[in-house]
Amino acid sequence: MTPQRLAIAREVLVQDHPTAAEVYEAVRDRFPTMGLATVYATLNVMVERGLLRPLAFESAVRFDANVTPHANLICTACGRITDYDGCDDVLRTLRDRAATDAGFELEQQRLDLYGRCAGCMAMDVSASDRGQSHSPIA
Amino acid sequence: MTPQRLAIAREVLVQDHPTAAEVYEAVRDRFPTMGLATVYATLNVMVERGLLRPLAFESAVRFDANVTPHANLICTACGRITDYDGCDDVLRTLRDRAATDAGFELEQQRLDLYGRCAGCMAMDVSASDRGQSHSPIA
DNA sequence: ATTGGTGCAAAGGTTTTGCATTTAG
DNA sequence: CTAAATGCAAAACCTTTGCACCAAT
Repeated sequence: MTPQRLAIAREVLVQDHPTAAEVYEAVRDRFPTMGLATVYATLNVMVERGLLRPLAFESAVRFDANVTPHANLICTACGRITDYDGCDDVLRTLRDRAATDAGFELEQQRLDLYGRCAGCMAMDVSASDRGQSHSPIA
Repeated sequence: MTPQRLAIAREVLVQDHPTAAEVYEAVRDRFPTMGLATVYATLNVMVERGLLRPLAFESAVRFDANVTPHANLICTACGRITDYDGCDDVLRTLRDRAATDAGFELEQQRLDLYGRCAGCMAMDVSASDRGQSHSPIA
């Protein structure tokens, strides 16, 4: 455990669901000598140890500090990714059903819900000319 | 609509959930002069027109010819991806719940179920030394 | 001393871009 | 004829690898 690793871990927790490059940019301020390769190495170690979950999107891989089963609410307008935990029972249902219907033994799942978050929907009604920030999500 | 495009479309339907490179390898036999760039261009056009859905995994982007809401059963042993349609009601539940709980207007969803398919589970009990094909999935 | 982390540069792989040529409608 | 598709090469990106150096036990 080094200061660099701590800084990287901190950024993953502080930032929403950052990419490696976003973590790199953030820690660069405090550790100007650190290279991108170190960030990748550290993130990969954390993934192997089960502390982080990599989420591949079309534009980039993002890292989720929430490794428990949950859904990701992904706003197609602002790009923000929010964890949503109100679907444990649904995920359990899927597990049972996959086993019964397809003989599939479920180990893990990923559930991404794409749409418009409450904030962006509010902006739509108040100002339709509001520039919607380009979504970082594919 | 050109013969090349037809061949590419055919491959996406015939193969499970191929990557661009896999489609390229397959059409190469009948169109030896075709380049990878053409395959990418064609696949992107099909995605824009809503005929195909890109599924980003850590190792590659795969293309799904099933654009209706469904789950993907992804075997962590053999890597096969199977569409699973037995969860329409569950997806509808999620849509309603996301709207109620988080004010989130759901437009689209992606549901990936990772685990072991029936075939690979059968192999486990019969021969534990059976070489499990390396999963093409991250 | 040995293990592991860091930093740098280079390599590998995937996807996109630019442009000239060919083809379809 | 006009617009679009193709093929090729090069570029842009993201991620990994190799290796030397440094730090910690």
